[in-house]
Amino acid sequence: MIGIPVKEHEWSLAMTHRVTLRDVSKAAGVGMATVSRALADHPDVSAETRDRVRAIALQLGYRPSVAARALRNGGFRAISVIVPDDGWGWWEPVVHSAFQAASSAGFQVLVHPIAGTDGGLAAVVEGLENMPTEGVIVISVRDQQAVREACDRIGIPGVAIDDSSLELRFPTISPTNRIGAGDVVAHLVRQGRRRIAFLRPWLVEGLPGWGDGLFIREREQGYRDALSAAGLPIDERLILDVAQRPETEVYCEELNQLLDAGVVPDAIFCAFDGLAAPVLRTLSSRRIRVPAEVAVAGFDDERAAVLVSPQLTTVRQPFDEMGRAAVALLLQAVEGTPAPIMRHEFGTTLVERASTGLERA
Amino acid sequence: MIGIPVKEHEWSLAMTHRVTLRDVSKAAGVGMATVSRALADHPDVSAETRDRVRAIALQLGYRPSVAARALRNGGFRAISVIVPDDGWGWWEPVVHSAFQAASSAGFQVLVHPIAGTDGGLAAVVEGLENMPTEGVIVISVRDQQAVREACDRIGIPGVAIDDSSLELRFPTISPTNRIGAGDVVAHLVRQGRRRIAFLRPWLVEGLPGWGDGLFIREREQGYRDALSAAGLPIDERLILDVAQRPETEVYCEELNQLLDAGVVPDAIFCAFDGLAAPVLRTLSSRRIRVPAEVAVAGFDDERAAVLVSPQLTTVRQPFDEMGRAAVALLLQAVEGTPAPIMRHEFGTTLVERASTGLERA
DNA sequence: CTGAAAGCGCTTACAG
DNA sequence: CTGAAAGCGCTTACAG
Repeated sequence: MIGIPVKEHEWSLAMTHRVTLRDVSKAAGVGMATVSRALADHPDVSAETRDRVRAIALQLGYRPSVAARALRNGGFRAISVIVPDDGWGWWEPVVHSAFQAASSAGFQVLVHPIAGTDGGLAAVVEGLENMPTEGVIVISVRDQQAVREACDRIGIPGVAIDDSSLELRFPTISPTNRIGAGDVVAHLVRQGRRRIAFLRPWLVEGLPGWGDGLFIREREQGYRDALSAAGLPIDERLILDVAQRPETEVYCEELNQLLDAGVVPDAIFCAFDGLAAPVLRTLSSRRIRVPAEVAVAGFDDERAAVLVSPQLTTVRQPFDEMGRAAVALLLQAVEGTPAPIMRHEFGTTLVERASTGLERA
Repeated sequence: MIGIPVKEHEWSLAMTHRVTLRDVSKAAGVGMATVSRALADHPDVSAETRDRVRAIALQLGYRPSVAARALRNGGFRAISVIVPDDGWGWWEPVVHSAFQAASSAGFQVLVHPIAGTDGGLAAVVEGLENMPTEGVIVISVRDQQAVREACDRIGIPGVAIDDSSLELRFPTISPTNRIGAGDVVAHLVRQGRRRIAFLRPWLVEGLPGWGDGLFIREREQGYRDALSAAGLPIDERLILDVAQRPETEVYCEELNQLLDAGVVPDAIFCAFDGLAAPVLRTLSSRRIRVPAEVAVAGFDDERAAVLVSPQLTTVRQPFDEMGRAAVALLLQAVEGTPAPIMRHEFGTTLVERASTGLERA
């Protein structure tokens, strides 16, 4: 006890000082190794010691350092998912299945919404650098390139779930947009529809929106395919560009204009489900019956499809499969086998609901 | 070069070996400190050295260890948000605002959906122990107690955003359910409605659902308050228990039964927006006009409210405020000042849309 | 059953 | 401008 230099700072037991293994070991009068073992329920510790150590740890408020543990054990085994900033949409079930897949592989999943963050995508991507993550899945992110550069800099692999980008920077998971659109339009044709309109969101150059809009073009192509296959003429007036508006919008102005002009389709295929709600209200406000007079269909099979009235016939993306595939590709890359930068397409399914149907007027 | 013990393992440059600062420093022929500085853009490094070191680091595929850095720098500054397993719902904007708040305080946010995980809540809570997180916000989690115990064990503080639990285990953020419900029912009364039904989800004892169902009781109480205040009788037949069904359900069976029995309300207040879609379809299928004959209102102002036709009059939860408050309370606890376990209620707003309205038949 | 020691990969005073 | 060394808080062979 004599001559010990006063290395003990005054605040040694103040709140600032985090309680460490060493503190517990000192308090318990045993070595750190023993404390570690006692806390980890290691068999090589006497029950008595174990209990005593634990009691002291509890009393001191000991809390292991995740960082130290990770450093010692070599990592966190976690991957990140960056989700879009346009609200929670069609991709939500994808995240679910990605979680399933990742956690069965022993990986934690960190979700990074772009929306809430101050700097948007840039901030998220920067933040990635300081996150204990070994790979990233980007869902429908407008600027794949920014994420690509960040991944390269940080040195982690990435996988994209995206059908809006022409230029691929990652192995990319998509649904079969063209085929799916063809399927649903063929369905309309089978039900006797002949004047089928296509509603596509209007791509404003340079504005945030749907990236290169690939999925819009592909779905339009599927629409054209199906009409041609049925020997139906393509009336360009029935291909309608609708402006991007908040989901709270009540009516579809462009459809109103079309109807005002006396052009009346007998079916409307919306490029995605989200467009259908205002379309249905517009028809309803004009006393046009759905599906009797006009059938309506969408694409995605997300929440909007079942909330609208009548419920929407649509094309279901294979969300589960897509989420699992993304995780598989990513973990493979994490293990050292990077996947080639190419598109992987997954098959869609036609889902028939009341908005199309045989009971015509 | 003579006599150096073969301490270099064969795989020293194989894939298994992670590239560390030391590797870079050796390759560059400088000290580790210099590498660290060069990479961190520290001013005390000559431009030449910096560039050379960086080039080598890049070439070697060096990637800093987040764990080591965190250990050295003392933590990650991240908090966790545990989100419900009933899909992405009303709480989505809450998460957004929590992100805003956390990131301006310099904290990362980890989102842990319960749904995707194999073991459900238990697995998430266990996983927390190995996550670099300093606190947790639980949103509408059925078993607050389980999370509470985990927090205690791990030694991190928690805050709940929840209006379904009677027993509080955390400082808890809620909307003013009773007042909000009173407001919307008073609104219906002002518009001349006299026979106002209340639809509440049916609480099955022991089944997963809405916890203790506090918010349901409170909203019902608000409904009763408003009727009493207006001097209107309470017709218990108009208080309808509806079974929990998937959102894909087309009609509301219980409402159909009520109408079949000849009991016809002139307004329906749904305990939450999600109940309204089948209600509206049920009315529509019976040629009952909304709002002319029956007005419909909900609670939450979530996505469902604007997707249904007609759009729903509802009560908006102050999502932003609630998210910010949760983060503030949590960070305060992280800094060492735990908040008392009590309920904090935040005021709601009436949002009028087309499903109620003056244009009566 | 227990303890001293090495080492995970960084960063930063400290000393040139 | 640069480097050697200490130390962040653990865990686990290794040696009793």
